[in-house]
Order: sequence, then structure tokens, then C-alpha cells
Amino acid sequence: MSDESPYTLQRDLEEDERHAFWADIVADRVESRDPDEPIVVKGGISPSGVPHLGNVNEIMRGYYVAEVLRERGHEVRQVFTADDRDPLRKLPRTLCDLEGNLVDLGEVDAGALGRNLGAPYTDIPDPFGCCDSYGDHFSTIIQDSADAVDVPIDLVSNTEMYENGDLEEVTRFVLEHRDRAREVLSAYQDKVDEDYVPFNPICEECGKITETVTSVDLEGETPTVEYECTDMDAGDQTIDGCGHEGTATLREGKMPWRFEWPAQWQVLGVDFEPFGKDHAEGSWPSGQDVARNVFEIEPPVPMVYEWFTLEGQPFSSSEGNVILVSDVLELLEPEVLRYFFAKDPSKARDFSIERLDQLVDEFDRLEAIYFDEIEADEDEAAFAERVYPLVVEEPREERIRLPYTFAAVLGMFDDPDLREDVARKEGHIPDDAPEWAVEDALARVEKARNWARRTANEFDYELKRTEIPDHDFDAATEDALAELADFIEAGHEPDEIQGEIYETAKRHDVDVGDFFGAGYRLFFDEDQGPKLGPFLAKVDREFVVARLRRER
RNA sequence: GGGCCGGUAGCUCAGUUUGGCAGAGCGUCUGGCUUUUAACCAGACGGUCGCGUGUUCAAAUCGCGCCCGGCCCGCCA
Repeated sequence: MSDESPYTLQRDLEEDERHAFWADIVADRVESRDPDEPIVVKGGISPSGVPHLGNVNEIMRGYYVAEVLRERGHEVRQVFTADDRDPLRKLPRTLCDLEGNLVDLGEVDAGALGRNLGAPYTDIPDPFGCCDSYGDHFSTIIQDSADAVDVPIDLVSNTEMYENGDLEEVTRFVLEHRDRAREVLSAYQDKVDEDYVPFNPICEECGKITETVTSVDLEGETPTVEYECTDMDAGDQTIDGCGHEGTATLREGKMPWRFEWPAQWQVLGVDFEPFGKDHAEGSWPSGQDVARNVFEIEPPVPMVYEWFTLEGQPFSSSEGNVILVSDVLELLEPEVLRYFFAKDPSKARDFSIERLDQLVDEFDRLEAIYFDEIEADEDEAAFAERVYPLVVEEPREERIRLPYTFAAVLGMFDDPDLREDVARKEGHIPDDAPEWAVEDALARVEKARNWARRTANEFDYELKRTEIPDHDFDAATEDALAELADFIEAGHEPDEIQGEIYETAKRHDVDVGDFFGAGYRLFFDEDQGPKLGPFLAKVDREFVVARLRRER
């Protein structure tokens, strides 16, 4: 088979290859290769630092293909490699603890990390002291992220695969055929010369990964290499080698990435792997060449996905432009996040917290289309029909979704009963709704409340119930407030109260805008707020009256 | 400089394979909800489909040339 474009979703398709959902296109290609069961879908990242939402591509894109294949009756294993034998090449400026809180490098033992530059992630102590190693720390967060979006991954440590011998045979193979390996890779990398050896041992003296192998001995019972611990280039800086000369087994080191990746394909039997566009023009061409012409295996079905941005900017933990799965799930339901990753992977997208309501609205629409509650054109309907069941745990028609911004409005009340009451009065909860549906619907209020807080947007108001905000009104305003209190005490409808606010202000010759401002001050300690009449009508009357009289 | 991917309404995006009326949601505006104060309802506005060019009865869609953005073409992953 000749070179294969990794842009699997961007190829021209025949009539019978078209699908509403991209994962079906990939699944077709996987099936057409008649793979052994279980079919293996792989992803992987290097646990080098904060695992942000962008890394979730690596989990979710594979997941949809895995699910589609399962639906078609296949047994599927979704493997995720933590490429944790990779060396730490530079100090991250920002880390995060297991709860996802960002932590500046200065707050941990930076010296300990600095001394470990060049060493495998799994050999570096966890700066937080909670896991077995640096690599383990971040792998744990990756696993937690997958769990949080309910994706069953089989997390495999690359270090473990070397140490337990799973990669030994293939490492031995590539060393045995290192002439061929050199020949193939030299077409992609200039530095590959006749001294190049596709194995980097770990220095037994200083623990760093070294690139200088001086001889290879595959004859003995345990194959080994001899090495000299030399300097390593890492970006613009150099990590010093210690000069030690020693011997390492094939379990005590790693293959360079260009060989390691295809080696993983072989050992794990990978049938499909999605990867970011950074791999599309470099790693993938060499990877498939190495797979076919060094290891003599067929590379997996590839799929390039576009990166997305956060608030229009690239993800960057050091710049603080980063968000973790755990953060996102405080703002919306897992199924909404899963929906985000069901969208076309070949389009670059922006994940905007600022406009998160749009994403949630989109999801709600998908759901409503699926249940035939609203009209949609053919394409959108076909997409909803196919994708919705894969996005939610279980399609249930009786479920209720409060519109996200409405949920944000309800978030201004801290009283759960009041929230439900208002949602019912506004017609968002039907009378015959089952209890679980009401509970689930109201759970969104907390999410939307967090969103309002986080973005400090126009919904970020909080009823100041416990104590009266500082205020300073003139006599006319105070009189007007007292009169309004009497009116409300007498009991009136929301729209009557709204009208009365105007009337009261006019009667006392108070500017209407200022009078509303006084109300917002008293209840929210803000200049602005929600539509005041209906709002006051919904909060318990006793409190409203007392607050208007500035008694508490 | 070369290769690849993307560019559709103010925003987020469908539609591009198979050429056939330019689409949705949000936002905006107007109106309604008996009264400028953000929840609800209705309607309207909104477009050089990145630009140019070719093919065609017909181009967002196909060809060619360009522009802009991103990725790769050292190393590493």
C-alpha cells in the first residue's frame, strides 16, 4: 500500500461512503481492513504538564469511532498511552494539582524539577508529593478527565511497557535492522547519519536520557547497548550530560518518537489513531513509512484533527489561557462537552467560556431535533438522529432543559424552592414532569451560576439576603421605597409591581432610572439587575418588604 | 521559500464530495407582554460565501492564480 493521506475526513468520498457523522466514515475505513478483534483505537499524550481541554481531542475523537464500531457489533479496546518515558525538556511555568488548581512553578520545589531536566517523567518525583512520579501525577489527571466524560480508556504507561518487556522485542528488532531504520528515517530527518542508533538509553549515573550509543550488542542473552552520556539539545538550551560511559538493556531507555510511535502500533495492534495537525506533515509520513518498511506492519487508519482555541487564543498554561475538563464540568453537563467533540474534527473551533450559552443552546437544539420537538433541515436532522444517542448516556424524552441563560437568571436566587417555583411559573417545567427530570433540570442552575460568576457577566447578580448593602438615598427616594413596600405588602402580581415602580418614582419626582438603581442597590448591591418587578414578586414577600424599608 | 489544512451574516457554525433560490441559532433592531431596566412571544434587518479568473444554461460548491490565518518542512514529542 502506498502513502496514505492522514486527512481521512477531507478526502473525496464515493456515494456509499458518505455519512452524517464523521466517525462513521472512519469506522468504514477501519472495517474495510478486516481487523482482528478486539479492534484497537489509540490516543496518547506526553504527561508533560497541565492536561487541558485541547488534549481531550485525543480521548474523545477516538471514543466516537470506538463507539460506532461497538454499535456495529465489534469488540473495541480504546487504549491511551501516557508517553511518560519522554524526558522533561524544559521547566513548565505552570502546573496543577489533582483537583485542577493551577499552581505556579515557584510554589513547588522548582529546584528538584530543574535537576531532573532530561530525565523521563516517570523518574521525576511528583512536585505535589501525591503521586509516584511527575508523569504519574499528570497521567492521573488524564484518567480523571476521561472518567469525567464517561469514556472508558485503557491507560497504558509507556514506561511500564519498556520496563515489563512489552516493547523489548520490537526495540531489539529495530536495532537489529538499524541500517534499514536509518535509511527510512533519513528521508525525513537530516541528522540521521551512519552513527545514528534508534535507541536512547537512560544514564545509570545521572538518570537522563542520552542520545549517544557507541555500540550495540544483540548477541547475549540480554541485549544491551553501550553509551556515553552526552549533552542534549532541548529547544534553545542544552541539557548537560554527565559524561558517564555505561551499558543499558533495552528496557532501560526508549526509542526516539519516530520509531516509538510505530512500535506502539505494532505492540498494541492499533487499528485507528487520531492525532493533531502538528503530526500530519511530520510524524505521520515518517511513521507510516517506518511501519511498513522497518516493522513491516500496516499503520493504523489515521485522522487529523484541528486544534481549537480558548477564547480565541491558543491553549497555554503558562499564559493562563487554559481550562481543564474539571473546570468545564462546573459550567455545563458532561453531555454538552461530549457534543462539542462530536463536531467535525477537521474544522478549527473556538471554545468560548464567555459565550458558553451558545454551545449549550446548540446542544439543547440537537436534543430537541432528535425528539422531533422542533423542525430542522435534512442534514441537521440526520446529524441529530445519529449523534445524539452517542452523546448522552441514555436518551430520555421526558428530560427537561432550562435554557442556559434562564438558568443563569435563576442562579440569582439561592433558595432551591424559589428556583423551582419560578421555573414552573415561567413554563419551563411541565406540571407532570417526573421528579428526576425536575432535579436534573435544576442542576443546570448551579452550572449556569458558576458560569455567571466566572465570567462576571450580566447574570452575575446575587440576591444579598443576609445583610443590607451600603446605600445612601435622598428623602424622596426613601419615601418612594416605603410606599413601594406598602404596595408589595398588600400583595400584587409581578407586572403590577413593575408598573408600580414607575408610578411610585413619578409620584415622588424621583428619576425612574435612579429608582430602579436604588432597588438594585438594596437587593444586589449593583447598579443594574434583572427585571425588577417580576423578580421582587418572586422573592418571599416578607423579606422584600423589610428590605425596601431598610429594616434588614 | 515548499507542502498541508482552514476562510460562509456582527458572533458561533451548517451547507462544499453529487454545481440548481444563501441557511440556522445567538446577537441587533422593531413591536407585544397595559408604562425605557436584560427571563417570555412575534416580526424585521443582516451576505462581494477571502479576492480574481476560467468552465457552465447555472458556481459557496469544479479548475487555475492570488490574499489571510494555522500546522509542518531543524530538534523533540
